[in-house]
Amino acid sequence: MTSLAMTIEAEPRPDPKRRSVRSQETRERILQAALKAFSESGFDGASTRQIAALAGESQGLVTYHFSTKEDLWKAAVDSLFGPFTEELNARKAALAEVDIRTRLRLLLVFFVRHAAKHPEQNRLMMQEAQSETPRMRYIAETYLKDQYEFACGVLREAIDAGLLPPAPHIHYFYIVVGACSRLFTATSECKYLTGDDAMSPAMIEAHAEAVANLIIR
Amino acid sequence: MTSLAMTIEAEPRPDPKRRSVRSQETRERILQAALKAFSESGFDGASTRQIAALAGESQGLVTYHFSTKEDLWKAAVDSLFGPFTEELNARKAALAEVDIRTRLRLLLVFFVRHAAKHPEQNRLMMQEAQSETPRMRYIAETYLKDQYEFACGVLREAIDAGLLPPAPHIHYFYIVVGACSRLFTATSECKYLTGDDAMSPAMIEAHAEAVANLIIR
DNA sequence: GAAGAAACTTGTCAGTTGAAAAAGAAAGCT
DNA sequence: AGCTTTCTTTTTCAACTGACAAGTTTCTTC
Repeated sequence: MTSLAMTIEAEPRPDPKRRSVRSQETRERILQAALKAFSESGFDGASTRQIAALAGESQGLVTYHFSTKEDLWKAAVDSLFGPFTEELNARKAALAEVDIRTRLRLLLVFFVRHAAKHPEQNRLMMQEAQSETPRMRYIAETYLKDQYEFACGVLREAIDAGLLPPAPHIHYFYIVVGACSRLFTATSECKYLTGDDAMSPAMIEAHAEAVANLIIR
Repeated sequence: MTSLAMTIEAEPRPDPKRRSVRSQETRERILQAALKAFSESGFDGASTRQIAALAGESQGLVTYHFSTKEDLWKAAVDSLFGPFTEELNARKAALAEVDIRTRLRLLLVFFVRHAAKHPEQNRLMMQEAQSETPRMRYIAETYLKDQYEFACGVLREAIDAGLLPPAPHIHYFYIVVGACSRLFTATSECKYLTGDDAMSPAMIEAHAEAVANLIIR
């Protein structure tokens, strides 16, 4: 029954405008800590105590705000994917009239910048994407399906215009996702390998350029 | 003192040829189970009991063959990266005289096929690459540094020959790694999204084609 | 074929896990 | 002012964690 939506907050968080203020801030702090912990250690690897400590709060408070660990995970995912979906929709609208060549380029730059700004999003997805967990299904159903369909539309246009060699969309989808994000999900490795800080603005822009120039010739 | 090599097996596994046979098989079974568990759940998320159960053995046997969890992790990584390094060196030698265009193409196809055959390798790396753990340092120092230098050589040639638009090698490295492997580290997600089996031979070859045709125009 | 070493099982240990319950502190409302 | 609701800390619990220490079985070797 609660398999899909789960948006109905059961008992805690009674009236979103009563009290709030300070409570809302600690809730946000816990959410950020959860995002960091889940993306780094995975769902099983992260502990609610570790998350609470990271947020400077007690473990009991975590189960007060988000009843179960799974609910906390969902709230964290929503806080990340929600704004992204909105931003992407805004981009879509803004670029609707632009020719496919520059539209594709701008979208690629947008994806690279986003992957750098929110590396937790890709890490979170990778943690779940490999096995058939209910969490993977939640992300795919709630957020990914729309994004994939949008990507397919753009890809079809690009291929028709001769910008890309013909190939099934699914391959381009994962090629682009991997090419845009991998650097920023391996920042420590990159630092150790080359000494470069993958998160520096210069590096982010250079990566966006490299990806766009490689894909669009 | 043991920070780097750790190849000296301390007390168990006394004489590699005494007894062996059956023991070697169970050891291998535990190693395979560890690979699966570590790559899926990360180092903290995977438990030695879970690994033992997956291998059909008792938890005590795991600590008998590999004294600590960390030693087990290292043995699992070595069993995966060791053969890969050998295979890569063989490829290097075989392709030394080939022109850069076909050499780059064959290497890309090789990487895609390998990423599909051993998805645990990329998953394992992703689990550690994001934070400064001793495990990340072990992989980077023991295996990745050489591979990165080799890649840089090939990339330099390709850029000089006008095959790729000029850009710092580090970007191409992570673009290629991400493009070749992402699909195979997200097989469940792919299945759920499109219904396709990413691990089918046809899909693997199609992905290799798509990657090669996109990068080499 | 007996002795001994290697492989394997079982039981136990302190420490950690997620969840819940109890009790206290802080704020809103009338 | 008092009273209620929300927020927070502390305590508790069974289940699980990695490591170790006993055991028992299985094989090798003389």
